[in-house]
Formats: sequence, C-alpha cells, structure tokens
Amino acid sequence: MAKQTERIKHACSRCSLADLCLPYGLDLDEIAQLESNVSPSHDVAGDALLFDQGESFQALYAVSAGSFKTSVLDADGLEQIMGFYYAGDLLGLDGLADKTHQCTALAIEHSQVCRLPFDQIENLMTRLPALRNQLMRLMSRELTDDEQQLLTLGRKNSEGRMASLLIGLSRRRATRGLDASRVSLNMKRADLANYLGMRMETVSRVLNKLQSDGLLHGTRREVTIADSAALSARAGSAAWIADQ
Amino acid sequence: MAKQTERIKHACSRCSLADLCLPYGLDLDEIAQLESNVSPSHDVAGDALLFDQGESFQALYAVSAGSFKTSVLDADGLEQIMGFYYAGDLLGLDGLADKTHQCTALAIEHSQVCRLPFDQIENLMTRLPALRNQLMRLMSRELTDDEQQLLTLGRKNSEGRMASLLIGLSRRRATRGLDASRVSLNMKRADLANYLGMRMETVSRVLNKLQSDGLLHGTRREVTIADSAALSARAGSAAWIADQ
DNA sequence: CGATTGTTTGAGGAATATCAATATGTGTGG
DNA sequence: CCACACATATTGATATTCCTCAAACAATCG
Repeated sequence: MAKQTERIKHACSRCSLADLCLPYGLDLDEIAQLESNVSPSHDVAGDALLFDQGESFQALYAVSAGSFKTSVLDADGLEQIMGFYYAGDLLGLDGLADKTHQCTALAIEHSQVCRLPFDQIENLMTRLPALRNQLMRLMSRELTDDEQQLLTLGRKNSEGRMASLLIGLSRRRATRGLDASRVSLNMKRADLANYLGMRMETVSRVLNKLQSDGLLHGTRREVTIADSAALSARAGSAAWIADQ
Repeated sequence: MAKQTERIKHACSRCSLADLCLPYGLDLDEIAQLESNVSPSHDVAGDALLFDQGESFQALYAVSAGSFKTSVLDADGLEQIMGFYYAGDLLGLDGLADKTHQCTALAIEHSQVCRLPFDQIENLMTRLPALRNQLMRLMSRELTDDEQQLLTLGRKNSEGRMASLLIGLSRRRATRGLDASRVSLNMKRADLANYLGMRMETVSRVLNKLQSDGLLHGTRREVTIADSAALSARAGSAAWIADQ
C-alpha cells in the first residue's frame, strides 16, 4: 500500500493533479488522503469517450498520456469543440457543480488517465478547504481560458486565431517542462477548424502561409515554431480594433 | 434590526441572491446569517466602475437596478465585452478563486447593487456547504454561458448572433418574471458589436433587417420581439455546419 | 494494394469589414 | 426652451476576407 502511494505521488508530480494537491497548504497526511483516492493510470482507446455530455458526473480525470478533445452540442444540434487536452491537464471539472457533465470528452489517440472518483471529492472538499479553493481556482482558470478564446474568435482573423492557438499550446508545453518550440497537432483538421471557428480549407491555407513565411515548419501532425516572436506578433495583431 | 433583515429578504427574493441563499437546504437561521451580511442597495453612477480587472476581490454584487457590462483587456490591449448584466444578476464571481477580479465591470446607466463582502463569504462557505455548492453552480453557469457564446461566435453569421443575443436576454427577463417580449438594448452599439464580434455598422443593418422582416420592432434603446419563434429559428440556423 | 478517410489546392462568390457621408440624439449654456 | 456642439447611430459604396464547391492528392487501414 505504501508502495502504491509512493508510485502515485511520483506520477502526479508531473501533472496538474500536483498543482491540485500539493501547493496549497495540505500537510503530508492530507496529501496521502487525497492520493489514496486517486486510481492510477488506466487506458482509454483512441476515439473512445471518456465521458459524454449529459452523463452523470463520476470522477475527475487527469490526462497522464495522449490527448483528448472536448465538445458541446447545443439545442440546435451545432457542435463546438471547446478545447484540447494533453498530458498533465485535468478533465471533468465542468461536471462538478451540477453532478452532470456539460461537455463530451473524447480521446484523440490511445491515451491514459488517472481517476479521482466523485464520492471522495465531496467528502474531501468539506474536510480540506485548501482543496476546495484549488478546485475553484481550476474552474476559474477554465473560465479565463474560455474568455481568452472568446476574444480570439471575436476579434482576430484566421491567421491570428491559428497563431494564438499555437502560442497557447506552446505555452502549456513549456509549463510542463516540454520543448515549447514543438507543438502537436494530432487532431483532425476539421476539429481544429471547428475550434477556431473557420473551415478546414482555411486552416490548411493559413498553416501553409505561416510555413512559407518561415514562422513554422513541420509535418501534418506536429509543427515546430521557428520564430515564436513573429508568431506572437501575428497572434496579437487583431483583425480589427474595437470601436471607441 | 429585524426590520432590516425583513426588508433585505424581500429585496433578495426577486434577484439571483434568492437563487443563491434560499433553495438549497439552508434553514431559516442560515438564511438570516447570510442576509445579515448583505449590505442593502447602494448607488452606482452611470459609467462608473464597480470593479476593475486586476483589482483585489472585495465583494460579490447583485444588481438590484440598472445594468452593467463586463469586459476583459488582453495582453495585446484588445478589449472584449464579456457580458451584460441586469437586475437580478450576480457580478464578481470571476474574482472568487484568485481573490483578484479577472474582468472590469462598468455601469451602463445609473444603477444599484447589493453587496456581500468577501471576508464573510470564505467564512460562510466553510460553515454552509450548501452555499459553497450554490456558488460553484453559479460559476459553472458562467462557464456554460461562455461556452454558448463561443458556439455563437464560432458558428453563426451576424444575423444568428444578434438573434441569439436577443433570445438570451429575453429568456433572462422571463426567469425574473418580466415581460419577455421586451428587451432593453441600453448599451452603446459599439459595445453590442464588440460583444457579438462584429462591427457596429453590421449591428445596425442586422437590426434593421430583423425589423423590416417583422420579427422585431422598437426604438433604439429597447426592442420588442414580435415573432419569437421566427427569431429563435434564425438564431438556430448556423452560418455553416461543422465538417464531418 | 485497393478502399476509405483525411488533407490540400484552385476558382468563384457571399458575407461582412472599411471608409465616407449623413442623420439622429443628448447635453449645455444662453 | 432653443441652439449649438458633440457624441452616437445609420446609410451607402467599395474592398477584402473567408466560405463554397469541386477536384486532386496523401495517408491509413483492412
């Protein structure tokens, strides 16, 4: 048992569950309480659902390997990709408040997740205010991300949107200690296009342009950022400036 | 003192603080605890800041009269209007997690707000799990609203966006027991345009079209929805269907 | 290796931004 | 209460971006 806890602690130290358990005033005993509730990595096949919109909330998931996309289906049947998640990201917070998942999470490729079951969470949240605060902070960060994306969709042209996404993914890799110049574009072009609010033909053309302008190079599935300053500049230059 | 509590209880019963205090298993004593911490309505002048992005979080505010807009400024200096808030709406949740406001709230007109100071909230949240859950639920609803708006900006044309906004505002009025066919468009056209990710000239033209098509009529500052079914239909018809 | 699925390229057109001019509304001092 | 000035909103003509449709191309899987 002690051995298992040790193993989990090690696994968690590299992902956002670390962010979730460790820094905010939890003592060793509390950390152990939390970690003993996390079931270690298990597999999710490519194209398999992790959870589905409307389904009852069962657990929080931390991606330990692979990648996921989340999407929502609205009343009119329109689908919007909400985000892409890589190793170290936390999935399922959307279901915490209403005990029902508000979006669908699907594995882009063969992946692995750790699992923190719901029934433990409620309990832990009451016992550990620090954990409660950290969960709120993570929810709040999702809100900030959404707002950033609203700004991107509302104010930027196709090039700016693509550049913003690449910069964002690059930053997230940097915070995980990975090579920030290399970004995985594992998802289908259609999903990328959906996420960015444009058509896949446009995605293709924009990536081409960035490439021939020398800001990027790489393959279909992974690009390398050659000039990150120039890329940031294009992400920052809006399609238009708001009136007034 | 009893008289004041009574007055506040009455005032709250019409706004989302009611939603916040009353329904989720709080007993009378707990409600009284919460209400005695809410300072009653005070004035906010038109064009005055309620709180500013980056400022430390001091309190939650419930709009009791008037209207507000919230906006974020990103690193590149681009501004995005995040939402419009009317009587009964709750403002400031964005600051709860990090104790820092993530957006700016500005009064569109002379308004009034009730105030729930921060130092009480932390305390109350630990004592009353039901309150904690309700606050999480409200945060989660903001997330859902943002996601809905992402879908609107990503998938709909200008007519669909405008129709979606009008339907949304109308629904919110309905939940407050107000006339759902009448919608206030108190904000500047430029703010409306910013929120919808288009230019104010386009806002103007789209409103004109909806009006001449007989779905709407009204003045510059307030419109009446003449055919809400047809308006919903236009809100639902996307600019395009996602690939795949 | 053929079938299927996913991606890129090209030509044309529709939606919407831009620019410029006009109109309407709002507040202030006479 | 009017008239002027300034802010806000509408209208019109043109330009541009990006979507649409169609076809070729590349990758993936049995």
